[in-house]
Amino acid sequence: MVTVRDVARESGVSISTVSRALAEPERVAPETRDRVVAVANRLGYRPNRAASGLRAGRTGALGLVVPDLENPYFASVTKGVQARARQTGHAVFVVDAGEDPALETELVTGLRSQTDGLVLCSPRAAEADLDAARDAPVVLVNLRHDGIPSVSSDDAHGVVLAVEHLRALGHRRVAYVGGPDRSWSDARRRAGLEAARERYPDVETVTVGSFRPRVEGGRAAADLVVASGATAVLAYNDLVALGLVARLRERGVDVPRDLSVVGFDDTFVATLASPPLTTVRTDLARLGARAVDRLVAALGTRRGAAADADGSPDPMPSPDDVLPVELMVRDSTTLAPTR
Amino acid sequence: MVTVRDVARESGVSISTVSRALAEPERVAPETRDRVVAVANRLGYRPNRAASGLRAGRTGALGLVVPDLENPYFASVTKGVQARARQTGHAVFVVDAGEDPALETELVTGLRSQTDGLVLCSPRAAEADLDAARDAPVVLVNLRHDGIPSVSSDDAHGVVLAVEHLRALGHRRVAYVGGPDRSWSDARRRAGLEAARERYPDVETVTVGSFRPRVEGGRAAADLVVASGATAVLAYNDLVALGLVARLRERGVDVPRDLSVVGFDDTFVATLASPPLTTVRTDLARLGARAVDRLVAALGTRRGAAADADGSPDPMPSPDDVLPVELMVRDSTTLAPTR
DNA sequence: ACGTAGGATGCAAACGTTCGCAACGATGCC
DNA sequence: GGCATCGTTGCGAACGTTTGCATCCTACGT
Repeated sequence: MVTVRDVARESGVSISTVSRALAEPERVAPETRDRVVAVANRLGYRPNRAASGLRAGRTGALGLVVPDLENPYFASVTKGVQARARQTGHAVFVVDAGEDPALETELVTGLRSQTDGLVLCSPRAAEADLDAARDAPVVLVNLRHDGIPSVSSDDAHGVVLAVEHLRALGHRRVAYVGGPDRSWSDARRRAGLEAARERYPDVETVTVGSFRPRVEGGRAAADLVVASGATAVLAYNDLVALGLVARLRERGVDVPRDLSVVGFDDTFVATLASPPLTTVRTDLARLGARAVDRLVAALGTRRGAAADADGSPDPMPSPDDVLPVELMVRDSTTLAPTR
Repeated sequence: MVTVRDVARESGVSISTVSRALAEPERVAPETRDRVVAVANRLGYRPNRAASGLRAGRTGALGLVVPDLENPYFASVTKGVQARARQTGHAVFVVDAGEDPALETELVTGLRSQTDGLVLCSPRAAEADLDAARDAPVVLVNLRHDGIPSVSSDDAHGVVLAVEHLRALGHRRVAYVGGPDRSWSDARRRAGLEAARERYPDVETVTVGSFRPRVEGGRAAADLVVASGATAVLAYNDLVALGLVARLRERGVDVPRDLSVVGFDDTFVATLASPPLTTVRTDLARLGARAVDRLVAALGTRRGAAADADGSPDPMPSPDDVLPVELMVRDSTTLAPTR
């Protein structure tokens, strides 16, 4: 292993100068810097992260906790987080909490000691456990909680857009298939439903239970939706929507002729379904990138300047940051059946 | 921050004893150990990874490089890697190389300095670049290369199974839609095709180009497949299969009546397609877990004993480890059209 | 009863880096 | 021309842990 000493000896300077030449180039004479950098490259010097982290008190690592990596939603967010983190010179520990609140808190405490900061995506943990993480730099995604910075999409507005769309198609009775109980996103969607009902009193809404945010959840919900007499249904997310469609098809209920279906998130599965899903879109990679931006900003402006030519981060937003949504109208919604 | 000194002072022993009590419990007297552990818990002591890594020469972190996190295949493998790594006391840096060979090698070199070992999943990098990583502990997934340990699924056999299945259904002309040029998996599938052709000379096979391993790739391939006159098609993976189905449907070609389609990998999208895909299944989480087992084993038996009650790792396999495949027969394949 | 083996613990050095402080030389100003 | 200032560099300590070695004590064997 080639260390800073080797570079120092080889380029005839002290190790302090080497360290500075690489970390704070402006603090060292240009020709010295060039020489040092050249030698460092020639020898293939890679700074030892552990040593630097030990002395400087930062690890250069971020942590990302998601409920389920196999869920395309979180896969996209993870991708965004990871990409932006690389631009800011951080590596990302990714952990999958398996939708398990207990495991989640355990992972968070474990991760805190080996990272500079954490991104908690759609945490399922109890709010009390969240408080425990307060002293560490944390950014929440899809969950707002007290003074902890957060990034989320404007789910409530997404629901309003969806209801608006369905109403324009003549639907007057719309079902909503709810997601995990603990999920803040689900609460936001329900709030949106409430707002829509106020704005469009002629649209009845009916809510069916709380289901796992996966395909099975949608399958389980399908029969309840049919029984509810709704002519359109808004699903917690795209996977649930797909489960709905699959089960409905088995029962001989045609989508969209007999029942219009709206998904949520516009993950890649939305377009490959048949029919392609009408869904509420958010830029998930941007959601993740934004979370990293906020986290890095919170870590102090130390490495902040390192975000050079690459991606220009969005201008820093207010403590609670809400990304816009957009309704993608595809083939799973159509005119309400005339009776 | 509570350090080993605090624990030492509080429990009336030296810091060496604290370190040992936590790391090598058998080397310290039972009552001392219990006392130390109790104090450590009470104070909420968390060992500083950077310091421990610096001194001990290992970081407790593993790296995982995948071409695309949004691809459900890699999402599943990542999940498996992550879960097993946790059991062995490691955290996992996950990086998405975006199907870009150059970025991939760059990431690998960057990751090497901050991890104990790397899992390279379906590397797209040139083999020469792979050689550069040879001195570090590396396990390859879905790529075999010289003496580097690897884990893969028996893709070639999967292809044989698929062809066998199609032949039994009366198909005599089968198309294969190839994946990325650089992909070793693609080469294995082609080898399987060759083997199948030898075993079943009455089945003609025709190969169409090399496509991106995503839905768009399948869409692009669909028309070529139709023109080829094949009555059945084997896709590089499930996403490609779904793209095929979508495009075929648009053209009025019914699946499976007019054309049978077989996917690969049995990712979760296979079941939510309509029709549900017949596909070649591998246990992807196990693939990832296995890769971690091999990597940890290669790191020496240091922490090996820490894999206690939780998951019992598979018995350690030969240098090149091949996982079995299984054909999942669903609704996208049926009897060859009679003409 | 004495010597010794071995278990339990402590001491102190290292790991590779960063950073406060000081030294040095050169430049500019009065 | 001397003194102050500033830019550039080096010295050495510190970060928190692990670990080789020394030390102490207990208990055993002869």
